[in-house]
Order: sequence, then structure tokens, then C-alpha cells
Amino acid sequence: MAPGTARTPLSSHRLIAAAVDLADEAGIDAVSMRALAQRLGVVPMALYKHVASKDVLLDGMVDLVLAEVEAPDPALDWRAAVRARVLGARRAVLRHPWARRAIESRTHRTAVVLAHMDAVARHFLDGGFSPDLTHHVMHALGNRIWGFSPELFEEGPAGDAPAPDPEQQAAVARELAQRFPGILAIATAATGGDLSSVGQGCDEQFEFEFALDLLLDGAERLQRSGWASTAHP
Amino acid sequence: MAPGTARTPLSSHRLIAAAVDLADEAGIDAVSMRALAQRLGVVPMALYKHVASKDVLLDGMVDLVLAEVEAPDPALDWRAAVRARVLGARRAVLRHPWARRAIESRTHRTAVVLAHMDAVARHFLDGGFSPDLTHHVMHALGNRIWGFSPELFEEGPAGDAPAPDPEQQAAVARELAQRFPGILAIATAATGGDLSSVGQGCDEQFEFEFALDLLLDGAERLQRSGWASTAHP
DNA sequence: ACGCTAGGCGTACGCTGTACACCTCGTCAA
DNA sequence: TTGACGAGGTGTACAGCGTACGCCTAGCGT
Repeated sequence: MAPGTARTPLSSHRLIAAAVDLADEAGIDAVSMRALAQRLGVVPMALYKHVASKDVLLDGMVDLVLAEVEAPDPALDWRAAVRARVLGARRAVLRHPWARRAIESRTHRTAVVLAHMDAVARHFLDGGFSPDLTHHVMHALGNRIWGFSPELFEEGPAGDAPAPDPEQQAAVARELAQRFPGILAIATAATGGDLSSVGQGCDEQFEFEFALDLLLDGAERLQRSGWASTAHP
Repeated sequence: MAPGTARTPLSSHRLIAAAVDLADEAGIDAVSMRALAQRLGVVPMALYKHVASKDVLLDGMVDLVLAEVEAPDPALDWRAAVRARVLGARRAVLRHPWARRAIESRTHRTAVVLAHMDAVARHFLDGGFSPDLTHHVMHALGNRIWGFSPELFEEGPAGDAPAPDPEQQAAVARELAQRFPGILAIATAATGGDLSSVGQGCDEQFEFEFALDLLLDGAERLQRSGWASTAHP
């Protein structure tokens, strides 16, 4: 840097924000201490004056994403509130596609993470759920409280040739039909019977809300029936 | 190696089995190509004559774990069959604690992986579920078909000092009560009101079966009511 | 005026996956 | 019997990673 041009000083916050930008642009794998330092016009080791390790950097990135989720209207009943908060988290996570993997990889629970979990738990408690039932229901929701579902059919970068060869594709379909008829059936169901677009994936948003509602339905039913854990202390 | 002592030749299978052993003993992070090669008395690059990359090695490891799950009695009805198969997968995964992370990290679906998914799907289809409903229910189950739940409260290596200081612990509890009352409530519910063992985690097996049954209940209800996706093509 | 310290710099270490060239066997055809 | 060939083990090397450690300098408080 040329002398005389004072550089905006680094800070933990600026650093984390830059990391989020970098991840948004180039994916989470592109976020290395070296790459991040270069983007900030600084030597790699300079970063360590502001974050203790890459792990806490990632913690900070997750916090920043979670800070984007807006709180639901307090007038909503428990079910609408949970739904709103979770779908809000989903919107935030979808804005940062790397966030899913980042959240899953975190081992420490930061205050921001705890705050989100706490908020969800309180929706249930305020709605009349027992702490016990709330606990189990939170477990049942699992990662879904962050707005994403455990990815079952996730595709890779999806950058392959889309339809390399109809002949070959037919062969794949035949093989699939013979060896995995169940998968074929549900895959074609997803595409309305169109065999040619089987690998296309499905409406993730629909699947997410379907599963979320299924779980909330079940929770509601248990709560109404005065569920209490029996086999469990 | 001393001359004259013929070494059992490497093979893709032997290699994968050794990797599984290594992961069982030392964790998945200890499975590096170098460490694996050393364990086999061979130079790292020798492994690449039998596996194309570390990724396909991991695929193979997952396949080997999945090969351990036993098929359920064909006489069972759909619900018992799904339950049995999933809990069978769970037993296999629990025998290899690294398998959870390994499965989540896989991006390719091997034949063995597809076979498991296919088997689960067929339980539903054979039970009278429409392909459509089966599809959504499979999504709702998500990673749970592998026998583990999306980890919400997972603890780290749990090797820290168990109770460093009662005074300090009380401070933590006070802080928790103020900032995250919801979490405190459900955490104490899990331990029967025992504040001192809050960080201890809970009965994972119970939580897993609770969530599984919640989902299967919901699925059953939808199937009985002749559910068909409406808003969805 | 002086020393302290926050913060940026440079070097270096040990680790990772793996590309590439080589070398050495066992097998099989001529 | 010989000669080619391919499977499989070896060695070296590269680029990248996180980060420990020491130095150096500008700004600030006393």
C-alpha cells in the first residue's frame, strides 16, 4: 500500500462481513484465510489479530446470517409464530447458500445461535406446551429450525451437460426401473410423470413447508391430547 | 518389508475396510491417505491404484457401513417395516460414530445408498401410499432414514472438565436463565429439573424414535385421508 | 520525551490430496 | 526361451491449507 493512503483499519466485524461477501460470491470453500486476507489487502496473519481462528470466523459468519432473520409479529399464535420465524430463517439461509453447510459444521453454539433456538422454544412454551414436550418437538424439528431440511436428494454443482444423450439416458432409466423401482416411482411423481426430467430435483420450498407442517400438526395433536412422556423420566 | 515375506496384495476392498477400521479407532479426521497407507505398510500413492480419489474412498466406507443394516422381516406392515429398517440403519451408524458426518458429506449417491432409499420408498408404496405422498414423506424423513437426526444440541468431544467450578456454573445458569429462559426450560425438562446436569445431553435414542413416530403418525394420517397434493402439480 | 501496545508483516512448519515419472515384477504369446 | 506388456508399488514434487512465532512501526498516554 502506498504511503500516505491510510487504510480503513481492520476489525473483527469488517473481517467477518468480507468473509460473508466472499462466500456469497465464490462459495464457502473459497473462504480461506489467505484469500480473505488478499481481498482485504492484508497479509494472512494479520487476520489473527481480530479473530482467534478460522472456526470463530465461521461462527461469526453464521451469526451474521442469523442476524438477518426478522422476528415474527408477537400477536401471532404459537404455530404461526414458529412457522414465520422458521421461514424467515429459511429466507436468510437461502440468500447465502453456503450457510447450510456452515451451520451444520459448527460445533459451538454462539449467543446468536442460542437466541434463535430460545426464541423458537418460547413460541411453544408460550403456546402452552410443556417444557418436556417442547424439548422433544424441538429435537424433532432438528435442523429445520434453521430453515433448511436435511438434504436427501441434493445434487452437486449441477454443472454437467444437461442431457448428454437420449439413448444413454433411456438406458439409465431402464436400469433405474429394474434396480430401484421405488426411487423411480417417487421421482416420476415429483415431475408429473415426465421421465426425462427425473434428475431435475423438486420443489424444495414445497417439501420444506410440507415437512414443517407435518411436524407442527403432530406437535399440536400431542399438545392438545395432554401428552406427557411416559417411558421417559 | 523384508524380502521373501510376500505381502497380501492391496485391493479396493481391503483398503476401504482398513479405512473403516482406522476411522472406528481414531475418528474420521484421522483417515488421511498418508495415515491409511502407513497402516497398510505402503506408500501413499499406492492407494491411488485402487481408489480414484479420497472421495470415492469415503463413498466406499459409507457403503460398507450401510451393508451392515439388515433387511426387515417382509411380513411386517409398512409402518413396522420402515421403523425396523430405519432403526437397523441407526444401529449400524451408531457402531461407526463417524458415519453420520461421512454420510452428510457425500455428494454422490452410490448404488448401495440408492438401494437403501429405494427400500424405504417401497415400504411406503407397498403399504398403499401414492408415489406422490411417498415422495413428500421421504423428504420429511430426510436424513432420518439413515438412522440419525439432524443434530441440534450436539456436544463436542465432551472432554472438558465436567464441573470446573460450582460457583462459575451457577453464574452460567443465571446468565442462561436471563438471556435464554426457553432453552433453560427445555434443558431442565430433559434432566428432570436437575440444573447441574444441563449440559449433559439427553436420551438420543428416545428423541430419535419420538421424532420418527411423529412423522410416521403424520404420514399414516395423510395416507388414510387420501391426501393428494393440491397446490402442487 | 519515553515506553507501551495494538496491529500489520514475514517466515516457517506440518499437514493435506494428488499429478507424474519410474521401476519391477508376473504373465502370456511367439 | 524370450520379449513385450500391464498391474501395482515407489519417489519426488507441487499447491494449498491453518497457524505459531518473532519483528517492526505508528500512535498514544503519562
